[in-house]
Amino acid sequence: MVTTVFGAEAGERRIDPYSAGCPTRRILDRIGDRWTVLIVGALGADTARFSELKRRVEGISQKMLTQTLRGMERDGLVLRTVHPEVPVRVEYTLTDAGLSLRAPLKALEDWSIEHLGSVLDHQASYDVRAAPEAR
Amino acid sequence: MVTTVFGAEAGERRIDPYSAGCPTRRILDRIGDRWTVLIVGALGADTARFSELKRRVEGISQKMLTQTLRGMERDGLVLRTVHPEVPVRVEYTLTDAGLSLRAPLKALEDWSIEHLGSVLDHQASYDVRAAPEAR
DNA sequence: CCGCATCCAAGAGGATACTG
DNA sequence: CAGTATCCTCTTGGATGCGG
Repeated sequence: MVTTVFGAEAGERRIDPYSAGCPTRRILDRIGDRWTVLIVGALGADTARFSELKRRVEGISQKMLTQTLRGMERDGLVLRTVHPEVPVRVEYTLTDAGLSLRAPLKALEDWSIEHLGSVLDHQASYDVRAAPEAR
Repeated sequence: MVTTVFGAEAGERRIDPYSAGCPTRRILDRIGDRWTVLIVGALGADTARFSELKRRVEGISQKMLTQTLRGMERDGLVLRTVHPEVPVRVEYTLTDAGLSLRAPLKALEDWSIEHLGSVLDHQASYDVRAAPEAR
């Protein structure tokens, strides 16, 4: 059984993120972490080696880059090619599945760009209202 | 300056998730956590009180529900209405901004449903290849 | 160059008990 | 009913050092 969260009228349904059959859980496991999203964005349609990716995704540690790329490879989102030279050269490319993720992620980014201002405004006024009496 | 991650040709650009101006960071801060996504889905177009939401979003603790709702209220995604009766009744509704999030999130869910099978297959074969010699 | 292993600090998040 | 406060555990993720 597949649990949809956003299909039709969502309100009436119970949502179990721990249900293995719930694809939403899968989305969140993979898309939920910032690095996967950023790597998809950083890779785009081209091929890049490890060190190049590390440079593009600013602030990522090598541990997280390795770990995230492994997860994406496991999920079939990214293709890893090892060129057995000395020193080793390893290249990463998005698979078709990985590429197809770009559209929905872009939709989220568009939403974000469109609403960023409004969100910041709300935050500011909320913080004023909830202020623990500035003194 | 606004940093786009998925606009046009992403590959060549450096991505700094820590840059305050990068909306992708904002998406991830809010959409990144599973609970926000699930609450948006659970609420949909209707109004629900706290306990009803807790029932719908299976597995969420009351602490996380409160905390996530507060964050969403602060961001202007959800409207919180307190009815000063005894006992108190508190109702939550998605704002227009919150409602508008449903479309991009649904796009992600659709992607997830479409690719779930392929992802599971990849995981299985990857795990076999990488198996530390079953013994 | 790529990446694994180890250690360690910080935060997320559950369980529980109490309040208006 | 709808939280707040406290405690405590488990995970996340950075830093560092080693190895093919």
